[in-house]
Parts: sequence; C-alpha cells; structure tokens
Amino acid sequence: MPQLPKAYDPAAVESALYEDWRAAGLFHAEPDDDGEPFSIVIPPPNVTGSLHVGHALDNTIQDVIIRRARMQGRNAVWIPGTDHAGIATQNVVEKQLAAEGTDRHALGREAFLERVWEWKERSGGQILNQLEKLGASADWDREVFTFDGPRSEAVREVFVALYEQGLIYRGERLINWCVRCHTALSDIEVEHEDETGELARFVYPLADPDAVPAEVLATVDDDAAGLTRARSGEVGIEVATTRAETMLGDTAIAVHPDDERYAAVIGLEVRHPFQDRTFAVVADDYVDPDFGSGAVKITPAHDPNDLAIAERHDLDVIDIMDDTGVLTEVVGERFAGQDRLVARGSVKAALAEAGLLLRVDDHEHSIGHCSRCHTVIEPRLSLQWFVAMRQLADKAAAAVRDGRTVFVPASRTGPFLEWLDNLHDWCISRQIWWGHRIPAWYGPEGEIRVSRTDIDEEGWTQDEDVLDTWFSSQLWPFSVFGWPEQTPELQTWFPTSVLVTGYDINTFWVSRMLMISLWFTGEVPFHVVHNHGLVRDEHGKKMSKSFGNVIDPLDLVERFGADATRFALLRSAAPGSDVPLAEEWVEGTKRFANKLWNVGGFVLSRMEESAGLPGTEGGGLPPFTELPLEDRWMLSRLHAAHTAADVAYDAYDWATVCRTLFHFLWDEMADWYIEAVKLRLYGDDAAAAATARRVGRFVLDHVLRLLHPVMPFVTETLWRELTGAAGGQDSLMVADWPTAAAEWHDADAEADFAVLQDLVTEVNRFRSQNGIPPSKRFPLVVAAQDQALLERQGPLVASLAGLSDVHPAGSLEERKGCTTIQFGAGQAQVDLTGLIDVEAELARLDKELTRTQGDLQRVDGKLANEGFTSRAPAEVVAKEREKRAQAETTIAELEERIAALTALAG
RNA sequence: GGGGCGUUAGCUCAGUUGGUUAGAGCGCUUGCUCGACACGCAAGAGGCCAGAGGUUCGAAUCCUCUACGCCCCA
Repeated sequence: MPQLPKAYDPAAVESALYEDWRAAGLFHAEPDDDGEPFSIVIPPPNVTGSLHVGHALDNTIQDVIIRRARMQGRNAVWIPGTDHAGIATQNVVEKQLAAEGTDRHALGREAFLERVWEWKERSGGQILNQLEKLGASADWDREVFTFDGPRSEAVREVFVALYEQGLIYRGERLINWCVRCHTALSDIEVEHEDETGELARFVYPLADPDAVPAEVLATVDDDAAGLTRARSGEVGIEVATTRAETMLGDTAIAVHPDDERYAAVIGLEVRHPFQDRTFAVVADDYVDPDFGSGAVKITPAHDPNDLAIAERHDLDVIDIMDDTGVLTEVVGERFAGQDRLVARGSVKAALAEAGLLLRVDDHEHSIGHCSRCHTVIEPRLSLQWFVAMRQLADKAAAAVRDGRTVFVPASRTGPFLEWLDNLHDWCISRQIWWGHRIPAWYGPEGEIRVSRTDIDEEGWTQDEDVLDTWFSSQLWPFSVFGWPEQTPELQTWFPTSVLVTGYDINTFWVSRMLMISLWFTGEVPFHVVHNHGLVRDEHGKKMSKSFGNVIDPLDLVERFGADATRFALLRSAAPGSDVPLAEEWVEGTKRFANKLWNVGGFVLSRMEESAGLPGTEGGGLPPFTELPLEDRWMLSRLHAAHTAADVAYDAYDWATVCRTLFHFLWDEMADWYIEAVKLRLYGDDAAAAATARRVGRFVLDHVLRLLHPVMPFVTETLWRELTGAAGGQDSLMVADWPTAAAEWHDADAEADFAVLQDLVTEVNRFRSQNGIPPSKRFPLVVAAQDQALLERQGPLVASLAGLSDVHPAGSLEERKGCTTIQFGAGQAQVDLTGLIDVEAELARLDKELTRTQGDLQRVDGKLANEGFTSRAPAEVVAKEREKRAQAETTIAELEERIAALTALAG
C-alpha cells in the first residue's frame, strides 16, 4: 500500500520531474514525427528581461495549449527564443560603460558590439531558464535569437526585397525622436499620457503695421477683432503654445480662411521677436477657429500638422535642435546651447521681457513619452528609412476579415482592423548600434545601393543605422523555422497554430507579423491570435515598482509551487478581461493542489489495483449498467466535467477550465464520491469493493489527464504512482487525452443521487442547527417519493450522514417526541429523545415555516397574475402550480409538527 | 474630441437562448481529532445585480439615457 506524504510538497518533485521530461526528450519534436502538426512560437522576451508575472501568464497559457495538443496526439512543437531588443539592450551595456567612466563612442562600434555580445552570452536570456521553473515544455533544442545568423539573413532578405519592390524608402519625414536614446522611434513606441502643462499666449508683432488698413488697426482693442495690442505697445497676432521654445522655429501663422476676424491680415508679415526674419499669415482649413485665439503658430520641423500646412503653403522648415534636444545656433545666440525644456522657460521669460507675453495658463494635454525610457518625445523632421504600409496592411486586414486568422476573444478584431485601416508609414531606422545594420551603402556620388551582400568597394560606406527590433521580430513565425530556406520545419509547422499574447502588443507585433508573413509567404503566420489580459493586482491596478504592488512569479513558485502559480493565473484569466492576482489567492490554489494530492493519496492507499475483476478487460470499467448508483453518478458527472472542460480548452477560456475541474474534483469527487465509496471499501462484499477500486482508480486517472496541462507536476507525480509508469517516455505528459463515453451521461443516476445528497445535506443542517455532534449516531425513518430508491440506498445514506440506521417507510405517522426533517423528495423522522433540546428544534421548524410561507406567497403572486397564467408557456405555469401545491403541503406538515412539539414541550 | 469595455456579497469574479429563493473562491461567524486531507469537514451570516426610464406575463440578462471607472486612438 503506497503511502504518500500527507501534504503535497512541490519543491520535492518539481525540478526532478522537469529534468526527467527534458532528458526523455518529451519537449522535443521533429517534423517527421507522427501526428498532425501543431506549433506555437513564443513571443520572444527581451534578452535583457527577467520573468515578470505577465510573462508567467503568457507562457503558462502556451504551455497548457502545447501540453494538451501533445496529449491529443499532435506533432506539437513550442519554439522558444529571445529578442535582441535593440534600444533596451544597448541601454544596459551603455550604463555599464558609463559606470566604468567611458562610452560607446570611445570604444568604437566594433568593440562596443563585441561587448554587447559578451554581455548577451553571459547574462542575457536568463528569462528562458526562469520559464523552466514554471514547467514550460518548450523545445529547448530549437531556441533561436532574433539577432543570430539565420534570423539576420531573413531580415536582410526582407529589407532588400521590400526595397526592390518600392515598399521601403528613405525620406525626410517627421518622426518621434527620443533625445535620451538618441534615436528615432515608430509611432507606437510612443506612449501618450495626459499631463498638466502650460499654455503660453503671446503676440507676434506685425512687421509693418502701416501695411494694415487703418480701419482694421482701429479695432485692435475690440476683443472680437483679430489683432491684439501687446504690453510693448506693438500690435500683432495672438498665438498660443504648450512648447514655447518651438517659436524659435516658427515660419508662419495660420488662420482659418473663413475666420472673419483674421480676413484682413491674411498675407501680412509678422516679425520674429528674437530672430532677424519675418514670416507670413496663411489661411488653412486645418485651423480650429475656436481654439485659443484662432491663430496658430506653425513650426513645420517639430509638429506633424504644422508640417502638413507647411507643405501646402511651401513654408520654410527650420530644425531647431540637435540629437540630444539641445537648441542649435539656428535659433540665435541668445538661446543656442539650451536644452529644449530649459529654453521653454527662457523663451517665455524673453517674451515677457519684450512685453509680448500675454499670459500663461495651466493646460491639460497629452504628451508623448519614449516607451523605453519615458523621456518626453520630440517630433522632429529627419532623414530616415520607412516601410510603406498601405499594401501590406490591406492584405493583413483581408486575412482577418475573411477569417484566415481569428482573434480570441473576437472582441479584439474590431480595434485591430481599425488600427490597420489607419496606420502610417513605419519608421524603421534607429540611430543605435545593437541591431541589424541597414543593408544600404552610399557611393561617392551620393548614390544608394541596397544589397543582399556587403559592398566592399572604394568610396562606398554602409548606412550607420540599424533596424527597429520589430522589423526582425515580425519575421519570427517563419524565421524561427529557417526561412527563407524551405526547411522541413517550415513546411511542417508553418503557419503556426496559435499565437498567445497580451492585447497590448497587437499593434506592435501581431499586425506586423500578419502583414509581412502574408507578403512574403502568402500565408497567415498563425490561424488564431489568443489575446489574454494584462496581469494586475487584486484591485485591478497595474503592477509597478514605484507603486510597490509587483508580484514576482518565481517567488510564488518557490512558496506555493509551479502548479498553484499556474492555476492561480489561469483561473483569473477569463476571456476579454484583465487578470487580477494576489499572493493569497495563490495560497488558495495551493490548497487545491493539496486537495488533489490527498484525493490521489486516498485512491492509492485505499483503492489498490485488484486483479481478475470480471468484465474489465484492459483495465477498463465493468459494464456501465451494472455499476452501483454512486459509480454511475460519478461517471455521469465526469462526463459533464470532461465535456465542459474540453469546450473551454478549445475556446481558450482558462477560467472556465479551472472552475470546471476544480468543482468536479473538490465538490463532487472528493466531497461525495470518495465519501460514498467508503461504504463498499470498508464493507465485507469483496466484489463490490473491487468494483469501487476499479472505478475510483479510473476516475482519478481520467481527471489527472484533464488537469495535466494546467497542473503538470502534481498530476504527473500522482499518475506515476497510480499507473506504475516508470517515467521518461512513460509519462502522463505524453499519455493520451482521455475520451468520455456518451453512455456515462445518466440523467436518472444524477437525479437519484441528488435525492440522496439532498437528504444528507438536510440531516447535516439539522445536526448543525441543533448542535448534534457528527459523531452522534441516530436512526432515521424516511418516507420518500421514490421509496424503492431509499430501500436500496439506505445504507449509503446512513454512511454519508453518519446515521445508525435508515428505515424506509411508506408514510410517517406522528409519534411523540419525534420531529420531521423535510427534504426535496420526502420527509425523514428523528426521535428527539435524548438527542436535542426541544426549544432549538422549535426554532428550526419555525424558520423553515417562515421560509416556506415566503415561497408560497411568491408563487401565489405569480399565479394570481392573469398575464402570467395566460401568456407564459404552459410548462412554466404548471411548474408554478406544482410548486404551490408542494409548499402548501409542507406548510401544513410543519404546522402539525410544531403543534406536536409544542405540546411535548409544554 | 472619436471609439471600445466595465459597474453583481467585504475583496476578486461566474451567471448559457429572459423563467424557482442570483452562484463560486478568498475573507468573516459557529461547530467538529467520523480510518485521504485542519492546506481539512459540516453549517451559517452577507446582495434594491451602479441609477432612472422602457420592452415583456416575467429583466442581473434586451433597449435608451445618466453617473462612475478603465482602455485604445487623435
């Protein structure tokens, strides 16, 4: 008789089990393995990353999916790998250099890159090792890196091909510039946040007031008029800005063409107060006449809308800052050399000094920040490489619209398409060194050559910039399989089956994979995008270091075990919503693992395999119809749980998978079945006991399989004990996904067992309300609607309810000193003598009477409603009538009993 | 400003196509060393289903508006 330790100790089994799986090659797949191909590629975490709870959720889900697919006999592979994370990784190494008192420029490009590679080999990618602690069954033999050789080949191929097709171009465009990272960023690497800034209003004086018609000048003090007199005494046009320093690059004022206030000043020149130049007032419909003064200063080099206006009106474009955000000499001696944020203050001061500043108000507006370092982004005109997105996006949108790729939950589809339909060209060049260098060379005459092979010719130099990391990770679903080589892996596992990510990177990454994959392979990269929510704290707050509510998944694994951690994450992961998590909830799921452990322990120690049971070939079950009620009930419930779990698994509805299996194991199998089966196990009918053991072991085996994807360690440990599996290849991890036989569904068994459950529950309540200890046994006389059922199952009820005896009776006759317990399908009579205090029992009956009277009233209300009886479906009305009759009987009985008991007490 | 999602027990969430007395986990109260489990067992308290209106015999569920919260985009 195997004896498990009383409590499940995850630490004692997890690492050994994981090593056993790995050593047996169970994580590894080959293209020519048996089974229909099934593949997942990991969303590659940054090499700089360490495992946070979001990764834990994302990878647990992938592991659940891949483990189940494996058990279902698919040729399943899960490709792990990391992302070289250009800016983030370069930041890490640059910080180290700074600490050493040097920088990358002192080191030079080549030495710097060596240094980064060294760092990557030594401390990069630890996150993948951390995934092992969670039980991730990725194919570690196939680990790839976005910056390794084959992946770099793929990047170059794609860049050159897109260039040749005219979809990659170099041009001067307004881009988002991070002055700390010294690089351009794409639109989606900018995070907008609402902040309170300042709106400064000032006046651009007219260059030549004499050119203005006198009647216009005369209206200057009228608030409704377009002109404003500054404190300096000068007359001009009022403008407003949140970035005062940009006025140093202003090259126009724009007003709406229909704005009568300004009609007379269109075409006039204003004077720049700090620079020796003038510029014009132009008319453009873009201007909102109701915002501010209705006149807008135009800084084409530093604002996208202004640039558009500049292009329409052929305005000058003046870039006022350098790569670090410091103003250059073009702004004039007074402000040159100041950081743009410093200059904001000094420009305002200078305007005030010049008597041109009108006022400064607080202003709520949205400000872009670098998603890597949170520095305020500067829009800036700059020469960069771009991908023209329209054609690519249209293909992707078509694939989503016609369902070649579906989103789960489907509610993510709309926003995704909306984004695809409105996206701008993608800036892909980055002014850093760690990344795929742009394969473009510039010749002595300024010619450009984009080439698959390096150009090593006199006078030709390669572009200094590298590509956005997303440019390489967009190739991930096929580059991991060796594309552009037509490898067996690519042919077998591409397109991949499902991509699992948070919805927050649908735009960054999912969209680009879809676009580029369709463009180059003609296939969608994945058939399903499963979007889970973001992990938050127990109050739905984002986890952040500064807020101090971060939960470390490795700490959870250490304290509660990998299974409990996985289960806690998954049970909160309802489709379409974020995932709240608290440490104490993980403690709760650890209790579930322990419950499973003890259910297993019971089966193993009390339900040992019995040889030679008739009718059970191959370890199967005795014929279903010959099984006793509790076995049929258990199998029927197993069938229901299995079906519900399968549906939920297929729907990526992890919360329902968890809820269903939790409920089955704990509330049905442990609380009822195991208790019910004890009667046979400890009784003297050897054949009945043998059947119980066989069924019990069968049910445990089945539920361990269903739970394995979610809780791999505890299920595998128990399964090996149960089946005697040796481990290695002989493992639950690769056992067959179970099937539930349709014949197990048995509504009669469920209805009959429900009667017994109800009776047992009512006896328990009676006990509890009267303070009768569980150890106190007493006999019960039962009159049930189905008397035969009670005759058959009397001993089972006695066993479950801790009764000394159960006597079925046709009807109950009133006996002195007795009381009646009402249950759904009948009544039971208890002799109170020496058992309880009559007062307490009277109180109990009174409570029940009140409750039943309430029921009756509610039903009467319904039935009295003409509309209800005439319009509601007949069966609904009949049900209410029946309920009414039932309640009336019950009330009469209760009143009778109360009277009898009162007489007894009196 | 445009769009989307949400509001159910103290907390976090379920609640299928409208149909008994709205459920679970955690927390709380009470009792319990009954041959798996005190990481447990049994019982219990706790809800005007955000608010208002509408549709319907009947609404947590369908419709409209309001309030509050969150997210994405500009």
